[in-house]
Amino acid sequence: MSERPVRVRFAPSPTGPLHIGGVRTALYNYLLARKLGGTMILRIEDTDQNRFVPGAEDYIRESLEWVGIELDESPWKGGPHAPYKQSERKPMYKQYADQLIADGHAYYAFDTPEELDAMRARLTAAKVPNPQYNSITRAQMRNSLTLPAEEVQQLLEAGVPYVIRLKVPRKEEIRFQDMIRGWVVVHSSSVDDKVLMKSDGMPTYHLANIVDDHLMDISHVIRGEEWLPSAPLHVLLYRYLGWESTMPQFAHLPLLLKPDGTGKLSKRDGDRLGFPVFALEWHGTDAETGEPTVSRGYREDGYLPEALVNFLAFLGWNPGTAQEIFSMEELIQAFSIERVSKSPAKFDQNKVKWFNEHYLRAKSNAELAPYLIDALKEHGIACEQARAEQIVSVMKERVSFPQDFWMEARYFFQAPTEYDQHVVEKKWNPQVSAALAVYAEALSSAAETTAEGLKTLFNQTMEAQGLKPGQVLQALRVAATGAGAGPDLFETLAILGTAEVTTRLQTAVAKLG
RNA sequence: GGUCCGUUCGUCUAGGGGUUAGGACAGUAGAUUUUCAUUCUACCAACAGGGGUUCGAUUCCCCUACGGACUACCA
Repeated sequence: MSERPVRVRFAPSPTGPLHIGGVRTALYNYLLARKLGGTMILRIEDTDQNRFVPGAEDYIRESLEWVGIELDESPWKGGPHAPYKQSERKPMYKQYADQLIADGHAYYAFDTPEELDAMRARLTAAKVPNPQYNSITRAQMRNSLTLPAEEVQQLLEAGVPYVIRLKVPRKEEIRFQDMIRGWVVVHSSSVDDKVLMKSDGMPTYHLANIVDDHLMDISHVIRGEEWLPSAPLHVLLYRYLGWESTMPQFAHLPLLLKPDGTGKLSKRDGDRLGFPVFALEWHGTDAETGEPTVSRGYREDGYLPEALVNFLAFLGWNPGTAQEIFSMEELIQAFSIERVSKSPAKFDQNKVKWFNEHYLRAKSNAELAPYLIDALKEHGIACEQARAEQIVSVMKERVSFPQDFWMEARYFFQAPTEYDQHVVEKKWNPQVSAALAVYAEALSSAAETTAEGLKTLFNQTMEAQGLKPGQVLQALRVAATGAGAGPDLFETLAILGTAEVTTRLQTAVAKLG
């Protein structure tokens, strides 16, 4: 349709932490921008000062940085269309509202909140199908369409609070093409006379959004499906402002649903369902009690950003091939709006976990070692990189999250204080105990300290005792690690070191008899 | 209530007028691993219902049902 440069924007409100639905919206915008060589813009939509939450802006920034979404223009980075915060753009909006009034597409309304409530109550009582401020009801309200011009002038001059409303036509079909849903047609009679300018002088979302998208030369508006019902209003705004020829293309993304079925994923679901709904941990306050609250984040829960991104990309989109694992670069190559699905997606915890395990195992030991080292540091244990790499190497096939390394591998650093009871009951007996004592003895003077060497020594020792290795192996593991399961036993012993193993075996023999 | 959007295995989805309706996650079973995990193999499992159109519909159309979003001087 047009050759104009691709410019997309992600436009969150700083009303709290950004949840993963928002992250996905940002991601799709980003993928499209990069795919088409366009520009990715972030604009903060903070026209409602009442809902402003301190820290939310930084949180959004940090979230996007963590998942690897780069912004070409933003409040922090600036850009040719600065400022990128609507509160700082406040003076820009009024003129467009005035223009709409001058052109007869908007009007002043002086109704008080009480009057509006009364009107809605009256309409509801009369069983009017859509009780709203519209082409019919505005005739009964106090606005510049019903009041004499002099009175309107007086009211304005007297400083009586007013809003500016869009004058939506009575009978008109409003249609637009959505890149995901095709033609969407809505009759103007179901659209209400939305407030454009609030009585505090701030624009509402609708006006600010259209003005900014136009001024910032946005080519594609990719947002959640919750915006679909107000899209016709936006189309009207573009038309009345005279910007229809450069109206962006719309794409309304399917919603992310709660895993248990009903309703869109919300900020509270994480706590209830036991998985994070935020990219990063969020420290907030409870709206009712004022108590501090903590909401889990993917980052803090041990998810790797590439796993989250891969998972999120596949919630509502797929490449049409069997490939499931995609780096950001590959996503950019493969992405297209046409392949975004229409139907909403339920969040699947198992799948994210699977992605995480995949990406974790794909990492090198050198990359993974710091996770273990850091966790050890928290427990006051020092560990060298080389040793951490050894441990991580035998452990990474069996963990889902980096923090599991510590949980699963602590016996490398702390001698067992108790022994897996089940195994002890089944495998431990005087004969086994005696055999392990002999092995401990042999170990203390062993020349060979590789896993292979320790294994050979073990087999020889057991044979000399008249035992099959299989009869003692489990007991050996429990004696050395306390655990009933773990990675290859002799690898484990080799990492532990013969001296340590000797001590542990002797301790176990003494304790378990 | 009204407007709009949607509906393929439990979940994410592919597909498309004639297919054994494919893949992935989960689940189950088996193999490997002396353990657990990994890995491998197999299995389980879906076109919401009813009408059309058609030689033929899961695919196209309509209706119903169900689900969802929206319905603020919030975004």
